[in-house]
Amino acid sequence: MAGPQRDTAAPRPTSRDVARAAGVSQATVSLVLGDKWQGRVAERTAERVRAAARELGYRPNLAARNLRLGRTRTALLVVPALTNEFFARVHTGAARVAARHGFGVVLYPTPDLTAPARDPFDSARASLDGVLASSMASEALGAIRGDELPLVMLDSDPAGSLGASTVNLDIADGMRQATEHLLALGHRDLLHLAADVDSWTFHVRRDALVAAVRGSGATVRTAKALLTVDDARVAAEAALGGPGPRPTAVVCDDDILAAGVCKAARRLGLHVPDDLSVTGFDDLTLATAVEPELTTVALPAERFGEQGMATLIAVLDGRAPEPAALPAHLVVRGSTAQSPASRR
Amino acid sequence: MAGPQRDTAAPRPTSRDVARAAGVSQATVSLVLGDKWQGRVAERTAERVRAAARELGYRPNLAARNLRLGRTRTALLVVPALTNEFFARVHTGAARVAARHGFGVVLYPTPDLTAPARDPFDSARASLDGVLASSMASEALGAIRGDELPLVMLDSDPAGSLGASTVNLDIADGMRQATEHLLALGHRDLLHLAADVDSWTFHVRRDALVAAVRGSGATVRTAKALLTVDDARVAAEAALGGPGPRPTAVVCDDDILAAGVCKAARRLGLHVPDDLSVTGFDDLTLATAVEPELTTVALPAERFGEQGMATLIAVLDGRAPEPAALPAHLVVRGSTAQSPASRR
DNA sequence: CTCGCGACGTTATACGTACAACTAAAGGCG
DNA sequence: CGCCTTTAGTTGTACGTATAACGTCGCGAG
Repeated sequence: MAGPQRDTAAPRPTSRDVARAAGVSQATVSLVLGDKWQGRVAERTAERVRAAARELGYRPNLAARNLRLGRTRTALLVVPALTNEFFARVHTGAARVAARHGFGVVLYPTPDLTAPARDPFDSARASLDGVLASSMASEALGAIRGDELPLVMLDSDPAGSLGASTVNLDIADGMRQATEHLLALGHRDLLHLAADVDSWTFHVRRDALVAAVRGSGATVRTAKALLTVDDARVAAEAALGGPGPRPTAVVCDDDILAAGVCKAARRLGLHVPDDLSVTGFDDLTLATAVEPELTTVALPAERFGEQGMATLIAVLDGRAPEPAALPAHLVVRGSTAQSPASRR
Repeated sequence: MAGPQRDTAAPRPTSRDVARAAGVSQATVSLVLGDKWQGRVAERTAERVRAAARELGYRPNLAARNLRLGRTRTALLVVPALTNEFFARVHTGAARVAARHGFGVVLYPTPDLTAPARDPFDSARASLDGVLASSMASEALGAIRGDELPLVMLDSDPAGSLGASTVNLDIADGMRQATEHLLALGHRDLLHLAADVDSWTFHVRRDALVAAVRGSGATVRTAKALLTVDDARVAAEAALGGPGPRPTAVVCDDDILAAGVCKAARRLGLHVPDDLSVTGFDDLTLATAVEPELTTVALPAERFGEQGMATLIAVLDGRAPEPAALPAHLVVRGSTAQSPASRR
């Protein structure tokens, strides 16, 4: 019989409601709550306004604020997939820095390939101030034109992304470290297992690998696999079980590939690391979960995201971003050892 | 001397600009582009408007639209951490369904514990229409009061989340399957390794485990570890290396824990699965990357997210959500085998 | 006394959109 | 011809905020 205590939709209080409760005008509320009241509103009044706002549970309407100010303090993060731990970490770092500056982060692409003509710029039904994009998100990049919004690229060819600032990981140096590690262990027949052979980062890795072996007398072959444990295993079985001299070490562009290679080795009756050395990339959770633990090139993924977002915010604030390249470092674990030949 | 071809900030065209270009009023533009022009605007005119919009590269201002409509078609997803593959998958599913209904998804919490008094409701500087929250995000939940926004809970105690709809995974049944699998293999001394012993899901698993062993004569002990491979290894070494009868099987609440247990076993000189059977939960990438591959309870994480978002959208549209419990199923792989005793 | 000025607010307006309410012209019909 | 209906739009307004521009006191100086 008795109606509900609250109406089904209790309308949120507006700044006008707060004003009424505090006995001031809406403008005063805006001044006080916007921290721009120094010398314009008496302390007593300001406190009354704050109390009223607290009392009513007032929260400013972001849509109205965004409309008024013409900016949203929201950035778009473009990555291939969050299920890839590396990019989840990048997101974590980016979101942390964003929050510290009062920015929000939304993600693109929303993983629905069947949706008709998704617009990256209203990814989360929000207007955007800027874009932070990984060069790995190749399909999504087509939809993003740099002249629309301030853009910062993550790990992109500086020459190819004209106008946009870039933040890079020094994956070339990481690859150099991994390669020299293997060369020092006596390996001379290397296999390079890659996932994204079309990407810019592949060529960076590839070039670094080739440069590092130059003069050592070592040979390098390349194989390709999808970025899954299983496909990497299949590819590695094919490459390692084939005719001709078998590589003694496999350099993988991702820990997931390395895990697949380890499984392939086991199937082929090869022992890692005694018969076959394997290196990965990224130092994912995976790397220490498998046996043996993976020697891998650790990348500061979170700092990568942090630096990227910091750069984007700097751009938005009109400050000149200092270019940055984050260092990679090799973590030597149990999946690499002296080559069979050099051990004798 | 010559100015830049474009001003530094070329103001985005508004619906009024489109109207001027098409020789109509702003209202007409709104009607045409809002697909609500049937019978109100002539096809010729509509086409002219669309052409003008295309020409100018018009995009509606989301902030203005949100303000006008009083809703944003944006939902908040509350999860513990995206670096947890399970929740990354939940996000993927949720975002897919959201996109299909023209909704966006923003994430909370932004991982910055140092930020002062973050407001969950302006997580991404956007107003929100609803909240989809995992019960695992315990700290964040404190900030969320169900009476503020429509709320759908993921995997929560139906009794504890009054008012809010819930979508659940049938983890109890998953646990039952795993336990019966181990019992059928002759195991009678089980160890239950858990991460979140304070959570509701822990108790569900625990109760299901206890119920499944009832009458079998089997015993169950419980150990606790952080959700990392390394901490699980340490905890398992302590539990398996201690005095008294050693468990012959370990039931883990997460694949990450299971991987740690496998490593502990190796250190203790135990062979998995011959000396020790191990089961995991979630069927992560990890599960098939380790040796042996993990027997694990696979959860439909993406469908979980999909169903959760579908339910939230149903609530927002005023439709009665059909309650759902998604099935779990055991995937038997190489980490479980006959107990040593029963093999003799 | 009155002018000016700092302190303390207020009034008015614009942001860009969606839609209710209105208008204007053209056709239909007896 | 007068009146209603349909078609094809337009005018006007509100969403909630931030801020520019404008009062209005009280008080000390000239």
